[in-house]
Amino acid sequence: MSLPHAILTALLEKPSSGLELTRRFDRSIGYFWSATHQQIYRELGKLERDGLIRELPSQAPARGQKKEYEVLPQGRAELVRWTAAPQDPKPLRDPLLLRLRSAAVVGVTGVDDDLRRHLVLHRRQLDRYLEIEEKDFPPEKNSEVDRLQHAVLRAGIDLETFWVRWLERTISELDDA
Amino acid sequence: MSLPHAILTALLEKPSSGLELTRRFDRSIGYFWSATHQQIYRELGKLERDGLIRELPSQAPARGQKKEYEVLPQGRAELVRWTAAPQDPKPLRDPLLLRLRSAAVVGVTGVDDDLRRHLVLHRRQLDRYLEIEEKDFPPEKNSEVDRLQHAVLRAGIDLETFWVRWLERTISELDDA
DNA sequence: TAAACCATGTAACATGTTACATGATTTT
DNA sequence: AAAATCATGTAACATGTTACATGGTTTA
Repeated sequence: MSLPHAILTALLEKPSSGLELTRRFDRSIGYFWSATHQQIYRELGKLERDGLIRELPSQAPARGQKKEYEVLPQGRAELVRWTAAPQDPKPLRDPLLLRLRSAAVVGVTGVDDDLRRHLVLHRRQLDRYLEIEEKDFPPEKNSEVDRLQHAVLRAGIDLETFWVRWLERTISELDDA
Repeated sequence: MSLPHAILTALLEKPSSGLELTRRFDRSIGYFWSATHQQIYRELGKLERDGLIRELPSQAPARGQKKEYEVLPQGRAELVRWTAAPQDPKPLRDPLLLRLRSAAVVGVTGVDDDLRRHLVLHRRQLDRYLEIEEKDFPPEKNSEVDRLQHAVLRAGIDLETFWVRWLERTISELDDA
């Protein structure tokens, strides 16, 4: 039950159309919650039916025409409720770790190459995050909003750092075989 | 498409019934791939229909009777194929980070308490992993299988360590407000 | 005017979650 | 004999993925 709340958050930050939301889910929001345009359109329909958002009056509603949405008071209330409600951490579920476990049974052929490929990808993502940090969070930006957004970005940075280090170590250990 | 391969791996390690698998998914395997008994029974049915596993002949097949499964050659071949095939890293999708982002919009009330609760849970999980490491991976266990399994456990340890540190820092920054 | 792109969607399916159902075995 | 536990499932629904459909606008 997180996608609707991701959309509500995004729409509160700035009223948008489905495609604009899709683009934002490819960039900033997508760094910790990804979604495709199909998911977004489906969810926008539900949120509108439930009275949490509404179409901004202005455009003629027709296929191929842009439709912008904004959050209604009920939507904001639901987001406040969800944000404050306790939630247990999700158990880890990672295909790469599963593949290593299965490699222990059927052999490592092929996995080792993919570890190296992942290492490249994670290094690239880490660099992207570090650039964003440098650009968007200079020391003087220190309001509560800044600190929260910076904490989220730092989670991304630290997670990518974990992957880079873990992959480096794991690759070098498999090479020693 | 990972659950069937998680089950194949588990069954290769040791032929089991649905409930036994469920228990193993609550412990060792569940540390990086969780699944409920409903998922497992549904998937066992599919794997059997597809000819990747079969019921061990011995028990009468009846409701309430234990059914043990073993992996067929076709199943092993599919697992080998899947293990070697490249797969992109899954994009991050974490509800807690999303909640921090929404807290930046609607206010932090409630989230802070839950951060503290998560910190306790992650510390506990980290301790569990460290105990397992001490017990199951003494320095002399150093075969390829050991090194692979140890690498997986170390990913768990490093990830929990990340959460503990990140939560400590984030909590203390929010308190400084 | 054809191709590329913008924008919104449908359909089918795979996966994951929650609640409930049912028979067999063990314990009190 | 009742209660607890073992063991296997069904049903309904929510969420996520992949492939395709369709109309409008811009650009070569």
